[in-house]
Amino acid sequence: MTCRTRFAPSPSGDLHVGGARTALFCWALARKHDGAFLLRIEDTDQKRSSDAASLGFLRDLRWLGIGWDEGPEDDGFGGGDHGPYFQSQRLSVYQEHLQRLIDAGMAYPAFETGEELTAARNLARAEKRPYRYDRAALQLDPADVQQRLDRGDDHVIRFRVPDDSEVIIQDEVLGEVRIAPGEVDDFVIRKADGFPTYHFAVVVDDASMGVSHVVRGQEHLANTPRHVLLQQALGFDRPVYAHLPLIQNPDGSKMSKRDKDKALRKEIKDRGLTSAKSVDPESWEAWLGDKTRQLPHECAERLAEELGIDLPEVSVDDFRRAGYLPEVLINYLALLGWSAGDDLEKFDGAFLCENFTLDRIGKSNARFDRQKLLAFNLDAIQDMTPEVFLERFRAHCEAEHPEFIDQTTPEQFALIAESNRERAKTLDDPARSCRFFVMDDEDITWPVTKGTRKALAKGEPSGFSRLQDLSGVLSGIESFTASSIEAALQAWADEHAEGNFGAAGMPLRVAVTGGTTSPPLPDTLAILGKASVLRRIERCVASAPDFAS
RNA sequence: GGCCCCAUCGUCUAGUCAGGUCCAGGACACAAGGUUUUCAUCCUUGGAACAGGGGUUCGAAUCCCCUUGGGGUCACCA
Repeated sequence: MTCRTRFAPSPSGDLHVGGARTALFCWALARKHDGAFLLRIEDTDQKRSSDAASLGFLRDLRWLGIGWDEGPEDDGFGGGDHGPYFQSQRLSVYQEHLQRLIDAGMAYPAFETGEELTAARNLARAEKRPYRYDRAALQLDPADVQQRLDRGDDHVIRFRVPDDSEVIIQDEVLGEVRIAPGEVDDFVIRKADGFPTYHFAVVVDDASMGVSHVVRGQEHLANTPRHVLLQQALGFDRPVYAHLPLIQNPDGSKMSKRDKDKALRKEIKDRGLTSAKSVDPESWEAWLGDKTRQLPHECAERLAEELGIDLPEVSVDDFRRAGYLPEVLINYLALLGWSAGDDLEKFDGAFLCENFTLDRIGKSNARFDRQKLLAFNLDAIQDMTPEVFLERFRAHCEAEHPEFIDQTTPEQFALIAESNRERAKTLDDPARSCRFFVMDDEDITWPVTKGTRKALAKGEPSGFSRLQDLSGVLSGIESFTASSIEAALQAWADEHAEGNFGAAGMPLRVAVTGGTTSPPLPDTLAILGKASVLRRIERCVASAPDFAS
């Protein structure tokens, strides 16, 4: 049997890390068995479909290095003869199979409205009994039903679940799962708008696309009996099932896009804020007044920037923009639920394709640990050659921080990269911590903090007074390179500060950066260039009165 | 609440299926010390777990049962 797996996201947004891991495992399993990995877009919810969003995760998958053999065509991936791969374009396929079910008496129309069903559900809940559809539509007079259908009344089609059918699932991860007869009620398979429901579409498509292995999150386990029953009714082969443990937040809660919203709400509450520049008052009220509401993407990001907080990354694109490496992300994701054994935890996609097996997937949920991901990212960066790091940092800046390209010469840019290579945990770190490199000399400011005060104002002689001295030393350097700067400063320190480099280093660092952290000082000064350094020192010294009090 | 799933250090896990080699190994995190002109890195050392209770067995982290805890799911969303 050839192995055919599929990843079937709904196009409701970008690729979530949980989805990414599912795609990764599907991909690896197919590769391992020289099979095919297909991508199918589950866009049967007319309210949620959008083309732009579906392209988003194609890009994310490509970025992760997860290529698909069949599916939407994009950048050389996709195609295949089991299409179309958008469910919204497969309505006739569903209709054909649906008709078979109706003809066989295994599906029937039902006319209850959504409101009526919700009321019945609420009643059941209030009476503390489980809700199941009562099959009222089966009691209707056939002539009456026909009349309503002819009249064009809104109706859904329900699947008539066979009575007394225990479902036994042989799950590759969980083992045997049994669901007692009567647990599954007559669920809807075609909506009033004529679109199939997820359950129906997924079963028909998996069968007609020849999917042999269904690998998906455990949140789908409860759906599986429905799918199995439908397969039996339609005469389809049952695919192999493997339900993956879930990925959770560090606190054990479900990892979701809403986490960003929650982070913002918490910050606002903690600080007792009543307004923000990046959100207009009307939206602000509406948003905070309704916990089920979420701030639009862009707006949320602007607010986070205004508050100076980082939003938790939950989608693949968040991690890309935060400067994580795709090969590290897939490595870390693979570890959430799968293990190679033998204490091996660093590996790449090729290794996964060689060694991935379902029997090494764990059963219990895993919490997403950003610190470990960050540590892996650091390790990967430290393993890069200077050339590779430069290229990848450049590509990251081109996409996310063009000012680092625009405001520097290629030589300066290369030096910035190199001076950060061994300390960067992400490709974004240098751009965050070294903004002073691309700021105008006239825009540097010196906030009075414990650190800056210590470096500039405290002690005898103070940093400010030493800066006057050092400015002279630096201006006398002919070739303004890191090594000659270091030599000059060390010589100065030997003469004036008992060889203590820091006596020169910290005041200079604060003077040229406005803060207390930077790459090694000689590098920092060399990158800035003599003119900038002297100008910044001059302006810094002029700010001395701010530190007087 | 019904149904279903799960349970080894704080976290991810190896070991569980084929009980003994495990007074439980690795990684991240944490703590202490060291290197370093800042930050970060780096080096050394350390603490840290088989959820609880019953069985089965010469022997259980490994098999069975119960309890407790966690999670998922109960839509004309997927």
